[in-house]
Amino acid sequence: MHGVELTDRESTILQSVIEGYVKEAKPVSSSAVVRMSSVSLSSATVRNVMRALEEKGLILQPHTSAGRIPTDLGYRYYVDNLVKPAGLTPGERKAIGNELAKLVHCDLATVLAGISHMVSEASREMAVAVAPSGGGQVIEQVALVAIGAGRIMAVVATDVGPTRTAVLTTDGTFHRTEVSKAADLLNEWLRGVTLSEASATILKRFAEQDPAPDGWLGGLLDGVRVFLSPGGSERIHYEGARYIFRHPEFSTDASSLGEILDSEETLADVVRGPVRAAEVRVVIGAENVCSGMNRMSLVAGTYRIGGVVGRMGVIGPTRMKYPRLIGLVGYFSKVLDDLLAE
Amino acid sequence: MHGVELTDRESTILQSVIEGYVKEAKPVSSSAVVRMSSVSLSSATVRNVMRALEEKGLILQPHTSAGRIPTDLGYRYYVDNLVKPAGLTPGERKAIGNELAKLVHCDLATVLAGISHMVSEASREMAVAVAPSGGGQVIEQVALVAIGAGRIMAVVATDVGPTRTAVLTTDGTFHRTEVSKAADLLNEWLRGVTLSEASATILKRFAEQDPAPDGWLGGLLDGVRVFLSPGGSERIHYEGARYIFRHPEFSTDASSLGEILDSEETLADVVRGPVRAAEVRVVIGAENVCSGMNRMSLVAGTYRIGGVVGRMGVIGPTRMKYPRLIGLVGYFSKVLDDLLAE
DNA sequence: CTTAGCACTCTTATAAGGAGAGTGCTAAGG
DNA sequence: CCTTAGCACTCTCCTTATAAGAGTGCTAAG
Repeated sequence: MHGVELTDRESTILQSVIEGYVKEAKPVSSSAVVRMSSVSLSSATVRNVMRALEEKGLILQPHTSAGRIPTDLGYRYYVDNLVKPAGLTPGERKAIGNELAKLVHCDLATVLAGISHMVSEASREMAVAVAPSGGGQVIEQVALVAIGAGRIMAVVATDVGPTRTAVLTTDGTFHRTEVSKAADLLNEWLRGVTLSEASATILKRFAEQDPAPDGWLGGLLDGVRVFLSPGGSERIHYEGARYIFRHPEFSTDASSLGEILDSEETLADVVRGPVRAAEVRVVIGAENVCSGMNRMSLVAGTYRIGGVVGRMGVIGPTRMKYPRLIGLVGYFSKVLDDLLAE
Repeated sequence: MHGVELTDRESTILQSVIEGYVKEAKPVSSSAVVRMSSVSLSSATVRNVMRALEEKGLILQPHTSAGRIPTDLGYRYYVDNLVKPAGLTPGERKAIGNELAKLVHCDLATVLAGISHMVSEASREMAVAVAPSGGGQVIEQVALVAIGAGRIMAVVATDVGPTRTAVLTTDGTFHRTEVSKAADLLNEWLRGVTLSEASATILKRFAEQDPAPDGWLGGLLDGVRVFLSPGGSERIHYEGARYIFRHPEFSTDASSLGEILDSEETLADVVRGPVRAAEVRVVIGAENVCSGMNRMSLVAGTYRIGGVVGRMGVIGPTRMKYPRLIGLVGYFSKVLDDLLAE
């Protein structure tokens, strides 16, 4: 990733080109750079510098005799070396703090929806919130709650992340003590087991039982097993797809967007990527694993709220307002950590 | 809605125009009608009939000297009078039955995801599944489950539809009997109350208590109250957005799609509309309340699975395969009802 | 190293012309 | 009276030509 070294002047002009392009969505000419940047140079000199930047692969011309636009590499240098995350206004901070505090007691779906809503509103871009991937979570407790008429609710709590619940419908009737006994059995079997192993564990333990549980209990155990089997719905939520269509680069051809919105797994993977807590990660254009996103960028961070540790991110064109978005995602991360620490 | 009366010949030709347009996405000429429909008429005669259909507002010309395309009214007549829902192949039926049976024991999010996935796959269109709107549901049971380290999970089961869960973090420690006492209290207060009244009920009962609960219990009750306050996340899931982009009418300008995908409330309202159980409803183009959908159609039905009664629908361009989609949605409704009856 | 000047290139907008598709109309035939 | 063949007319779409404009690359002078 390293190896690109720029002089101060080159940096300044690269920054002007990028910020001009982000603002206007049109190739930036040498004279436009002179106009907007405070350097007192002639356009001819700027052209020479631009030529150097082009040779280093940071900007390019869409065609001969057009201005320059940034390449992915150009954005990368910009993000790594030139961007200063923008601070939020006091009003924004207050609004965000108030809204987030409300989410602390909500269930997972509401948290995901709330975070993606807030981030999207603040960024005017599409925002995504993802819960931690389920497989590795360790089961802490299984609870069965009779809710009348042959229906039992199963609740599985893990060390971190979302709890999973399901309503199981069983044949016949059962006594309260039977339910509590079944719960004890399941807890004995599953405590400390990861979610991804849970289904297999039940099968194995079930086979070891002598006599094999049957009838009501057998049905119940099997219901729990199915409900815990891998491949449950992805825990992800996004909002602000409308903003993507407002960008001129996607107003004409947005077909790649369909793939992204649809494949929740891909989307989750993209956002999940290797983000360390308290770090904001930026993935630019073709750096994305997902080919459908090779003209988009992602600004991602972590959030922690109400026992859930997950990822959130902003997705938009590579031509996005990096300082603002990096500042924003960072601020959300920080506030949520502070909330948790209280 | 009524008032349009067509002769047999007019019906046949309207059908040809619509089916030709659905297939080719291009205006249908009189000679094309002659070619595809089995009527043995000259193109000139067909032209005369088309003229009559145009005067009745069922078809129109995009411009002089072009073929005809159906209007919303034309599709309406077609759907009401000419469409025979297409049956599914035995292979499809079997696949759908197997898949659906797996969903019975899953939690709500998985059910919604599963149904929208299956409908989308089968229809090759965008599919939406919505859970019943939450406000009117009656609370049946509240359960509190201690999951260690000051964390308590609250679970609210309702007469129908999704259960809501949240993890509440409380200060200090508590004894198991205290938790069970708090649960008894909440059950006494809330059983039979609707979700939308729950929050207010807690506040009222709380004020009546003497002495007022405080400390640990007070915090817990307030946590439950916040978690039950209205405005939780919408319970909706869709899949297949990619299919919309494949339709030529949306490949260029898909901006209205952004609005639809984003506003989950609108989307839910659209799909929820007045559908009676076991009835498939079709909403065509500008018949949609939502202005962003005035060039799209919806085929909606109900589903019942694992205690959840909700709506599902297919969304695509008005130029959609109505016979196939109506047959498909109807079949899903029927199979799910049968599954429930078992 | 910087800069003014200028030729060159490429895009974009506008106009014009021709080909093709499909209709509406008219008049003849069953 | 309904149907149909024939034909002129209209509108879109594609291609080509031309002009204007923007912006660069290069060269030579400061």
